[in-house]
Amino acid sequence: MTDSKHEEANEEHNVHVSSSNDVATSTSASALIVSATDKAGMEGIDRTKIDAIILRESGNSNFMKQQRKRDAAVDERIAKMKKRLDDHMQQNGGPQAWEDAERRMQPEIDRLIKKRKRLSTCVVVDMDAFYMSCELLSRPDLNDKPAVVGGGMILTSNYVARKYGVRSAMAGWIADKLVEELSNGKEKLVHVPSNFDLYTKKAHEVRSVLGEYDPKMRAYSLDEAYLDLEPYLSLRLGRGLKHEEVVAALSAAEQSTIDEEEEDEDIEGEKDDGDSKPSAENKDASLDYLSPDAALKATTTIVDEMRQKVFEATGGLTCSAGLANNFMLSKIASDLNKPNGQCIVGPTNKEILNFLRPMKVRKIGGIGRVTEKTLNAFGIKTVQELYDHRTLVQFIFAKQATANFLLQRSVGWSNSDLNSKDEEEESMGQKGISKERTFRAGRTWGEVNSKLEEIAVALSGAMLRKNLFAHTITLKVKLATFDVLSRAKSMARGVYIQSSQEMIPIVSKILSDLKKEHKGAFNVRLLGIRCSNFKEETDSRQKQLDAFLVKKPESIPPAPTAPDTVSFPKRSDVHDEDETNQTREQNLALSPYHQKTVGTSSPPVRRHVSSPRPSKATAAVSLPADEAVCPICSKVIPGDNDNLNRHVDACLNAGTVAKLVGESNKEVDQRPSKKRRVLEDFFA
DNA sequence: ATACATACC
DNA sequence: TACTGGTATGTAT
Repeated sequence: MTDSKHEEANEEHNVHVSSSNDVATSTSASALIVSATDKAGMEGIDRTKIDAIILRESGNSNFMKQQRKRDAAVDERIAKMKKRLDDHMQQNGGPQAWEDAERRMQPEIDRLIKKRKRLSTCVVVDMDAFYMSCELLSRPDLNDKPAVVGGGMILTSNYVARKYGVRSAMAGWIADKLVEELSNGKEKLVHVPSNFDLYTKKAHEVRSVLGEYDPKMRAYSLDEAYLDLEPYLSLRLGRGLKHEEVVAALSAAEQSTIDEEEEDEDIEGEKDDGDSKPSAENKDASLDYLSPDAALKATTTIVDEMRQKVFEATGGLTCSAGLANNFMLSKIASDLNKPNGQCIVGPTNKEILNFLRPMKVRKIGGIGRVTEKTLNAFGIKTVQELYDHRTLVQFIFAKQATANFLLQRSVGWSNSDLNSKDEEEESMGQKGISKERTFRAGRTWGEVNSKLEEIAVALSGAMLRKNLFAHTITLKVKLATFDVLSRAKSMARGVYIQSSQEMIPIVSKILSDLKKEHKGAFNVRLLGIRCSNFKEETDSRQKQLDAFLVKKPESIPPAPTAPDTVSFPKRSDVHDEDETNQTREQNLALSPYHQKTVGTSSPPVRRHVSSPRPSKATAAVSLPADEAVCPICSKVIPGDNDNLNRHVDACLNAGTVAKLVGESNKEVDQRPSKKRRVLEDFFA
């Protein structure tokens, strides 16, 4: 629910929503409870007991009431969809349209199947119980007590806590109750406050290993990354290079790609013996000779090595991996042998379908609780059924994009190319930025308003750091009832804002209007502000300035937070039953590769991690590593990012320049590619 | 363009 | 005693 997704995202793939059996109409309270099926360690404690406690403790909370309300709304929508479908089929053209749709889909299906990547080189790496595992490195004593990371909301739990049904996304007080009751008061749940600096540091250790295998690796969160091993494989196997040589070659190739983009010139030279100058052309060709079987074996071994290196580089953190010929499949596979395991899905259509067909549709990334429920209501629970009822699906989901997405997934097709994703996302840039804050309901109106201002200042600071100017601002309010309201306001044409001074009057007005128009108590528990519709940046000179202003030289790419679950290094062999699901777990031996590529010019690894690149034609102008220039007052600010941020906030609060910025920004520039920009004037 | 929902980690 | 936060995108109007 709020998020069974948290669990699902982790290795608890046995998690289910208890309502899923009951097609279409469950609104019962139990429908809202998510619980774990018996994983190892659950013996002795009854799952129904866990469910009962959760229900008793939280069943009457405002939160749960809201959940039930939403659940009812979903049921209502499903009912409407059914009716619409019936009506459609009653019409004259109905049945005919059905057949037409069926016929139209077939070529698309064939096309997708033909398009599959030849080898299973797409890898999803997922850290095991990441936050908790990080903590356990320095707190081994917590291994035998029930412990979690997080207070009010649990981010991750250790193995002992999971025995009591404690899992991520659970409210802290419920978790406490579970442990207390189920241990008959003998145990008490330990809460470890989250320490994101630590997790970020560990994540970078992980990424520096993964980046050796694919410099284009994408980090989706602190604990999860996507890689394509094809270039690595073609050098290691096709060219017979050693790991270190491959790493050097990949990194050189990546570097030269970047330099090309940046219109720089030669870089190569002594990176490696002139031999290893790989790059795009030879990588596709060089694996052609490799049989799928041999490739599976080799890839499995290499990913095992890679995970071993992650273990070593992090001082003992384990991860799991999934391998397949696209990322949808790898993602599912990465979950199957958690913790500390991996799973490879063979590249043939037959293997893919055997792997996928029995899966619950919920396993598919992008299908959440609601979509699952909707599909279930139409008799679709597994991927097999999703495929069998593909025509029905076309009719249920009005939006073609959605129906198409489901069709693709039902035949096991998804993106397998990190680069294309790269371009898509990168060319589009960030779409919005927001800050929100939950607090205890029942504040005075004055307090609520000052919260709002705090949020505006924080958001403004973040926008300043990223040099973003927004055309639209949205206020989000969550009431004590958990009802969520939002109101957006767009500026006049060509007007963009960034400073908190500009935001505050707008959102304050929206807030008071909302309060007026809302019937019933207006007891606020959360406020959020979102800014979107950013001003386009098209001028490359401007971009250089932006890079100068915004980029602190080696600032680490910020990664969104992510929770996790279970822990437990049990490098055991695996539940590898069915023939399609080849789980290996093997050669623990190996890895003569311990030390790294010498001077390690591995910065390129980071480039692709998460933050939007300044983009082409922009060489980041460098500053001394521990200085930055305040874009407001132009002073050089020594110290780290925090220091800069503090200064910038102070500057903003001083209000002086903010006013200036605001003024000039209000000038109308009708064309998207207008050069004039405020800050440019400051620095030109 | 706006409101609200869904999904993801 | 009290169920997160940040971002993107879909759906409906």
